[in-house]
Amino acid sequence: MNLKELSHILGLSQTTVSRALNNYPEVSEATRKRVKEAASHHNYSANTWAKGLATGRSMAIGHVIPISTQHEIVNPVFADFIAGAGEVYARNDHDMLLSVVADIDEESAYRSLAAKASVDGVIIHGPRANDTRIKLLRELNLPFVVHGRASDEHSDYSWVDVNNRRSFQRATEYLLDLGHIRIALINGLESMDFARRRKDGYLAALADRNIAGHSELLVSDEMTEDIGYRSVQKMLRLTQPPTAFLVSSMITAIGVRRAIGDAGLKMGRDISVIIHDDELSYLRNGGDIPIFTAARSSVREAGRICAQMLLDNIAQNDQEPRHRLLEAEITIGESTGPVRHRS
Amino acid sequence: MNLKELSHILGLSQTTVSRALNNYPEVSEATRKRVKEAASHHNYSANTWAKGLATGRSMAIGHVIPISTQHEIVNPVFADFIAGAGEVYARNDHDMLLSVVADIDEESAYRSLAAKASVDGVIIHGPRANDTRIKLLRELNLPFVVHGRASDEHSDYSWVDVNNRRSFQRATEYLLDLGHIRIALINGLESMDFARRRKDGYLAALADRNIAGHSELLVSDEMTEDIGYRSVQKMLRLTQPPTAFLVSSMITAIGVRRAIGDAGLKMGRDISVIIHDDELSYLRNGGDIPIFTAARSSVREAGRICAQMLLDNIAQNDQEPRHRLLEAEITIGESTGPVRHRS
DNA sequence: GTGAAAGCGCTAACAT
DNA sequence: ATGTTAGCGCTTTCAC
Repeated sequence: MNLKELSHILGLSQTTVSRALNNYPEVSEATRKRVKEAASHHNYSANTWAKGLATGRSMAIGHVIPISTQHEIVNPVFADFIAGAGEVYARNDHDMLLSVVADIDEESAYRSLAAKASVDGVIIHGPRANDTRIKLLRELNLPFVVHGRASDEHSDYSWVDVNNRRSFQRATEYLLDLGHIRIALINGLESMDFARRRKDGYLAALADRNIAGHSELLVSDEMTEDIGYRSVQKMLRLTQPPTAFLVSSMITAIGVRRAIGDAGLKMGRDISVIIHDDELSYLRNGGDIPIFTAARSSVREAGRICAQMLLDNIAQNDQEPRHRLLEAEITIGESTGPVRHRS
Repeated sequence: MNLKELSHILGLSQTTVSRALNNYPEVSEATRKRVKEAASHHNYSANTWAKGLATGRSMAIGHVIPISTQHEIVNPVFADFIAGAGEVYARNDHDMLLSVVADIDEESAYRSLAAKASVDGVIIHGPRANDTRIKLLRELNLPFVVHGRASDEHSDYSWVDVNNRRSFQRATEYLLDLGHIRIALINGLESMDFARRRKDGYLAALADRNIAGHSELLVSDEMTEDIGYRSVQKMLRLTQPPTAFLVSSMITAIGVRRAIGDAGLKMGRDISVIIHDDELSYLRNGGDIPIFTAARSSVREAGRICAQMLLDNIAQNDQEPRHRLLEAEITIGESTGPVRHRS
């Protein structure tokens, strides 16, 4: 079914039918109703390609997912983020175009997206310090919104980010309130913007209570199970071991739990642990998870907001940068509470 | 830069330039070379919409991701699968169109994809028994490949699946070889096809050694941390507790580990655990993970194969169903080995 | 309020 | 081996 056929059935011109379906004001309500009913009855939708060609707009947003050539992993954040963004696109009749590229080819992926005019805008994931993609997209005149921030605070592009600093500050304060003094932070690599901010929050909370940060209680490394395991093992052997752990990643946390268990300690009784579960928010689903406290910020919601911001930018055709800093949602697990400072 | 401009620069007709770029045989090699160089120099790519309209082919594949209206979760399998499929599309100049829809609207999503002619084919995720989508897509005449199988064995559509049965049979055999007799299976809901197959494999391995399956050692439930925790706790209180666990999901496994730790037992010393990590294959990245054995089957590879199969189906324009059963890759962790049957 | 016709950028059938 | 032309299905002027 195409426009020609449909308009023929209705005894109207293609123009009128098109106008009726696209909510042009000049068509009479009676006609519009009749047209819309016929369209849905015959399961008509405008051909994407013809429409894109005629309007010059693609009604599609691109997401470029770089796959590291070294790690064979996909950042699990993407799945949730994409889900949120997808919801918004669906509501606004937009399509989502996903390009999976080796991280080396990322730039050419954007160039090609622009040249083929296949998307109206893109979302940038995982910004790096001095990100070249930002300059490129400006050159290509392709609207974009960044999920996360590149390190420089005062940059003039649109972004959506989670307040990592405050989230870790609050988590640390919570542990301090329980009486803990020796609190360890198992963090990600500080080349990642969010890890730096998390550390800042942690240190700020300690500083507020005049507690010095101890370098032996601070790990900044890849977020793997193995690192989590070794780090905790090493720390528990200190003459003054930590009584609480703040863990930046769910994955690392698996190792942390294992090391604690192997040491014969029990979380929530002998030791406090707070895990930031940003990366694996789907875990929430598992009924009550009594043993830990999670500072979670809903990646999915970030996806929604990012997508909406981009659509707004495109619709209003302004390049006015917008920013949105999301406060992390904090959930305290049952048995983190009772733990007391042990020394 | 469009075709008109480019051909003007080159002093050639649009036709010739188009033919040169699309590798038509009749154009001379000298011309082709000149054209391709000019194209890449001016960063020309054919406009997707015009091309799609003219050819009637979209060069795009759709993935419909249903988001459960009850659980606020995204199946983590998708991320890896999508990554694999995306690689194949990139190699073959195809785009990937992602539609995130509430699971109720799934059918209309397919209808709309077909009506708008926006994709050449689709991948179906997570097939259910008597899946209505299959019938629908045939009606719509939209090529598709299914990731997984609906329960009926002899169905006449293309699919790619992992040999879940054999994978769990082998894992069980491995534990039996270690001397274990009381082996527990923490499985997913048996309404899911893969869970049923996994159970079959487990029971087959036991039957081969004339060991009766004990219902108290078999859990079929949602794959959450909480269920893992409770199930193991309950089983360890049995008069004849299991000496080994076979766990169907990484998420459940988190609870399993916790329960084992809480009971004062140590994995790899007091008890054997094999975890199927299909869902979270990115965990592999964490250096050596010494404590458990993983039967993993590389979802990413499944994505590649699925995508390739679909592209082949489309290219050859045959609806001949193809099938591919992937053998799961089995990795034995260091310290699973030493464990012996304890009773 | 409705219709006729041009044109978006490309490919493909039909020349030559 | 290259060029001419029609047309893919839609939107959008312009005319009524």
